[in-house]
Amino acid sequence: MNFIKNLREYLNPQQLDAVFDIENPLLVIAGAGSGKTRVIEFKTIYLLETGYSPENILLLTFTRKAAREMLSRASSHNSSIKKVEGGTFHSFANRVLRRYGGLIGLNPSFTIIDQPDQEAVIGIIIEKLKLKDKKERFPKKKTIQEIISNATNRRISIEQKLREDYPQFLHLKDEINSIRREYLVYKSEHNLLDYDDLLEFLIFLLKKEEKVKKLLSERYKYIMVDEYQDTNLAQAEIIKLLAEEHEKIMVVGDDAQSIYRFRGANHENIMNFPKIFKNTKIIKLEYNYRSTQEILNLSNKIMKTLGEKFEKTLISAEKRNGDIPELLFFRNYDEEDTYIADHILELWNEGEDLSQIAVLFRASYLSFGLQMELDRRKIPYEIYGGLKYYQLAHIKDILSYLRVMHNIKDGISWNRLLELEIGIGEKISSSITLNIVKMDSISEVAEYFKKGWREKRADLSLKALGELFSEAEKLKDKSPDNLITFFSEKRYFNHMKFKYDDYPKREKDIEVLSSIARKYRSLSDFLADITINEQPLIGSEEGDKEIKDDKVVLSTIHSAKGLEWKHVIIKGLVDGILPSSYAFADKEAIEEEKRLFYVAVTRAKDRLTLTASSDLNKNLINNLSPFLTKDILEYLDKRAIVITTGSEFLSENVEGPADAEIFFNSTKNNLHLSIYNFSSD
DNA sequence: TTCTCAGCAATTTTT
DNA sequence: TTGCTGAGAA
Repeated sequence: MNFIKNLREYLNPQQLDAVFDIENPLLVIAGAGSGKTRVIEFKTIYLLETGYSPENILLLTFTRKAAREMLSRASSHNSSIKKVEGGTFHSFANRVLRRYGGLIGLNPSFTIIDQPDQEAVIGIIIEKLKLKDKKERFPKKKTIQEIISNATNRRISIEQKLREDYPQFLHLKDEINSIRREYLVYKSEHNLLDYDDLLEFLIFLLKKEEKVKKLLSERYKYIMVDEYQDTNLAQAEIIKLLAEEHEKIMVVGDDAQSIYRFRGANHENIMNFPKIFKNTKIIKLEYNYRSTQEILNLSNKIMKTLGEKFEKTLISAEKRNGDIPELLFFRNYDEEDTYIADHILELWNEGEDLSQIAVLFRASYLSFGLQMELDRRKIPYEIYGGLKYYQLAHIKDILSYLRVMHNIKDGISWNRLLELEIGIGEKISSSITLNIVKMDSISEVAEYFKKGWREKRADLSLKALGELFSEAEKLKDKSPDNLITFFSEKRYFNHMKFKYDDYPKREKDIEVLSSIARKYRSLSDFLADITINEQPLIGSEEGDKEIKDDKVVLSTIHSAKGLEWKHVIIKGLVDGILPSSYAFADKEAIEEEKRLFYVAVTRAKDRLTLTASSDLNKNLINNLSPFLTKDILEYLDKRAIVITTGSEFLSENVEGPADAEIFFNSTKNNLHLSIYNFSSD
């Protein structure tokens, strides 16, 4: 209780309001760095002090990382916070559906399929429906998957989606609709759920089974949602269904940080919240506890250019001052990366922890060059975002064995592991899979395999698989890591040796997978977790000590959301990268890119560096990002514009507000420099 | 029917 | 750098 009394010293009046009001539905508009994590943290403690038990509190966040960080931070004050129910919408839906899905006819051993799996299913369907006409270009399976998923997420028709983003395929709307229907059938026949299904089935369950809805809203007496601006319509509906009974709910969000539109996030959810919950109280948090005033000035300048609705201005709560953010422009990517590595070493020499430094970028491939540079200099780093560990081909291969053990109707995984075998390709594999789907047990499948195949090469492979699965049957109830060891040693390592030159490296990845699997007792939990919860590509799961190691963070801007570092470097501030050229055609998409820039800038606590380069190596000339408007450029410190010619090093220092019009307009030593026209913006 | 290889293209963000 | 397609060999 003492702790609660002292809260007034920790929090400002708006934050206190958000913590202590547990009667009204709350919409907290929290500017970047305004201490919303603290609010959620202290509110949880307050709820516990006023008689809620941890099981009665549900905390939904957007990413697993955010949930974990929040719970671990808060649990240093109060250990029962660890028992608070929390996670992403998808993992919550997974838990509920495993338990109650039977009521709506769902087999609880369903398998969750990720995007590449979804694409594979769609590939099978395109093949089956014979839609590919040689004369005409048919959209790629990846494109079809995107169209279907996006239409589902935004609750719009295929036709509307095509009209917006793929007008060239509009005449195929009937074909795509029939693919969508077939896709639904395939998933239900094979007991598969994709990410969107998790949410849609949960909604269906809550709507159809009144008693489940009642049960859940009695169980979760207080609900908190973080990053509300990134929820889509389905997620907003889930919130409504869970909380409409008691209206004990707080959602926290910042419309300026909405960056998941491509996935169906609807920033209007924030605007609509007060309409769903009539007594909503809106609280704005505008005091920033993270950044220096100089960084906030830049953030506010960017925010001014956003077409957002909730007006706010960030004010540094602690009146901290620091350096004005700097902008550096380089001749090519290599020089940009070299400088960044130099800069990191410089900070390190000044005594800074590497873990306090982050490099942020728009797309993960932009970090490849930098990774090489850091490797060369032996600077340890860690990567957030980008390719996920479980999406590596060999990881997916080995997981497919486990997946069929868990869900015998998982045709995607049967296809995958069958096609690894010599002599079995697409055709044979799909006709085998067609038969397996009708079977009920692994031993039945094993017997079927042992009967063999009419062609010799396929016959040998299939019989061996029959033996393999007969044996595997006996391991069914052992923990998942036993199965990984079994399948890799008995069969998969041979395929891998044959298929990949970098066999030893991949073998290590599988060892890591096995050590992750050791923490799980049930196969079902393990497989669900690995699909729903992100796993980093690099950096092993050796527990906390590994994570605390001093490493620079390389992160996509998306994955940096909600995190903060003392020193932040944003690279690639070039037209076509930020904003991405994919966004050019669409005004809304450009807005989102701008918000992305805003998110990136507001990650920095003390020092912010922006870099860009004109790629003269490939004779491409990049223009500076149009987000660096004249107003912003005049504010930035452009003190070191580095220009090199061969081995010769020329440094052109532009002090103070530069004359933007002629900023880089010169031809020196035959080095062609870009001309930037700022007035066009 | 499967496998292999050459040629060519494209290359975001996440659950 | 990988990923896909089409052609031709096994």
